[in-house]
Amino acid sequence: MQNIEIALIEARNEAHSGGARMLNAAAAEQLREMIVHGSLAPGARLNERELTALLGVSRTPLREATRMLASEGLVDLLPNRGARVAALNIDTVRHTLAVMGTLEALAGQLACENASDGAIAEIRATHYEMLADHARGDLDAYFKRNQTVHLLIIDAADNPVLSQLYRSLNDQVRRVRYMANLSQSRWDQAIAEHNDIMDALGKRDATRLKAMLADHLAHKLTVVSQTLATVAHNSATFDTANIKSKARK
Amino acid sequence: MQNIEIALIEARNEAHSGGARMLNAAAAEQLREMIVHGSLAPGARLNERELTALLGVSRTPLREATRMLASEGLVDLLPNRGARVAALNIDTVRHTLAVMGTLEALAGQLACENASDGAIAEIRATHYEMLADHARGDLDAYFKRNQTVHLLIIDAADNPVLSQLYRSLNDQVRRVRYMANLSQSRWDQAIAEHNDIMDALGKRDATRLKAMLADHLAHKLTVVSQTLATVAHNSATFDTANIKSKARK
DNA sequence: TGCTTTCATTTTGTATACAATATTGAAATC
DNA sequence: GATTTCAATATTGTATACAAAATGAAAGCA
Repeated sequence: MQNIEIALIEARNEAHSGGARMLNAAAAEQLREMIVHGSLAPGARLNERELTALLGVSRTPLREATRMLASEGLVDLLPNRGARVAALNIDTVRHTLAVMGTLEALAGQLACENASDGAIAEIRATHYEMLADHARGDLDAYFKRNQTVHLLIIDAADNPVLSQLYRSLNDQVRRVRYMANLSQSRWDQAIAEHNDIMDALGKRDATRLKAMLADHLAHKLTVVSQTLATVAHNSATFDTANIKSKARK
Repeated sequence: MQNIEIALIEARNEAHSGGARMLNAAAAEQLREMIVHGSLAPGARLNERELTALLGVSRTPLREATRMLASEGLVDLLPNRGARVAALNIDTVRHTLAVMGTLEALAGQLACENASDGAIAEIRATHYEMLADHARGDLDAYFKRNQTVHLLIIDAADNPVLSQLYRSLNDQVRRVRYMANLSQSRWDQAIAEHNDIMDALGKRDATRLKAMLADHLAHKLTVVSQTLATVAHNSATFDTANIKSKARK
């Protein structure tokens, strides 16, 4: 009896989530997109008046959104000084990737144990599309497809907690635009690794898959580190670069 | 130069965080405590009027707090129907513990590699205090100290991302009051496992430590599962139990 | 010039007002 | 007696108002 009630609630919730969403959620999504995409740079102030004008909502839902992003780690809150886009220093990224590596390894193991053949087939299909992107030299398409493959592996583990956590961490890392730093040789290597990953997953070889995913992420860390080191060198430290627009004279 | 600025900002932030904190943060902390402690049961509505009266803040910071808790997964938001304490079903707990297990394993490995001797000494000291709690049969003190040991191990890994994530997940699991279900034999077994964990950490034997932590958490899952199964049996499903106070007549 | 000090402006934090939706309960209907 | 209808009430979502704090620029001083 009570279960029916819950079912109704969730059905209605679903219905709503498709159509008219709450303003705070919409604002949070837009801000998240801007932060991940880089149009709001690390350290940038989130001026409420500007953002209300930009997003077309009042301060109340906007503030709710920034608070949510703060809990996600994309934003820092300073007392009486509002919200700033969280800094993006190399240590944080290193720590984040370490955790993501562990989560991917767990996902790989669980996927080997639990994933349906259909799920693995879908991963394989996406993997081939990624190979096509690589063959065409389309770095942008490759990057998106690569993300999809990794997320599909995560989701194949069939653990919602894991999926949500991974996505949250992934947003942090996506803020680093390391694509430009991807040399052709590193790109080729990444493709080779993905072939091995796909092979291990196809054979449901958990041990090998975990090892491959760990290696893959370690290499990713290397590239990202180089990017961050370069950026840091170019503009003082990256995290402080945009705190003030110090264009004095 | 810019670094000094940042240092000042953070110093001021620190200063504030000790004294007068923002109302939304204070409200969030109180709500988090109530949810983890169980005084706000899974499925319970968070009535804004009641909570503003209880916490002594207006709706604005209260709502900001609930939005933060929603991002932490402790609260569900239903469009036009406000916030509810997140359900606590056995699958979610199982998924959460699986992720926590992986994170503990990572922490154990990193701790073996990086932790200072002092940090390990502190863990050992707390471990002994926990043994004392066990010897006295003080289950409540044991539980708290046990938490401390695990958090110290996590922190010994020296990865802030890992620490924060683990704490967030831990809050989810702490909502299950499984202590009552802890038989003496299981308690003794847990102590034995902790002795092994401490030994492996002391010897910085990462491989063994990871295995021990994984086992330890798997056993914990068993106990928690039993608790949730019992509760679920007693009162329909736990997550729907308190949605309405259906004391009609 | 270089450094405080002062004070108007801006920005944030909090409370409240208003509109839209959901909930409740009693009368009406079957 | 059970279900439906519908208006009164309560609750939520959003916008705005107000107070406190931070910011920044001009004035004063060494």
